[in-house]
Amino acid sequence: MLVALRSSRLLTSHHNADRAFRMEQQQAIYGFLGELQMENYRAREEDVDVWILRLLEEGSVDAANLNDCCLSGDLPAPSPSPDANDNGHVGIYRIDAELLNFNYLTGPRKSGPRGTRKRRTSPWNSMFYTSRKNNSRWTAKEVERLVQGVSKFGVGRWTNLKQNFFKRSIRTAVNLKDKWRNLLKTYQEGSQKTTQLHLEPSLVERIRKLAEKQQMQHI
DNA sequence: GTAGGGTTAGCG
DNA sequence: CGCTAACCCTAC
Repeated sequence: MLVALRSSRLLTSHHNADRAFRMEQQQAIYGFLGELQMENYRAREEDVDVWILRLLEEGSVDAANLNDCCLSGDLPAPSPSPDANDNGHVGIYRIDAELLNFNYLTGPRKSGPRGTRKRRTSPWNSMFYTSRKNNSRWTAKEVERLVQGVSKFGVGRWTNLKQNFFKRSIRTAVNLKDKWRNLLKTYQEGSQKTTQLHLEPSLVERIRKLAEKQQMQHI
């Protein structure tokens, strides 16, 4: 699935009056990305390829896989304080009206793994919504990154892991911890849980190995 | 900041 | 209605 996303730098100056609007824009694009992620899961397991044609005017990202960037680190996450970044690398983008008419969204839903949870209203209905919280399911790529992180830092170093492997991802340290717990529940020896996300056998094997190690240390 | 119990969306 | 994954709550 390929989606072209056109965006441009919104504002260069930094007026107080613009700030709320900028924040809204910022949230809107992340809401949009959340929707993409959801569609991704509805459609299939692979990641959506999102191409960004023009990002910040300074051109920090060119033709990047936005979905992966956003979830796994290379795109700036929404900044909690708009004052924090004046260097042009704040994640503020303009959404063109035609974005709302992406036809892949109007097509028929495919069967497959269930979609992401959606507690908040879709940005397609209301242009802006408040947060990316509670919206996104983990991709296999993210799980792989998590497993890499756990094998490097060990279990329990979630903040460390967050800073090194999920720096600008939407995932918080707590999210990482919870996901690891879920992975153990699902893939640990003897578990008969049915999985929703199909991981590479080698990745599952790595999870099992780490789980074993973790148990040994725990006793 | 982390561990671990609790809560809930989304689906069969 | 039950289950799972993602997320929340909060003691420590």
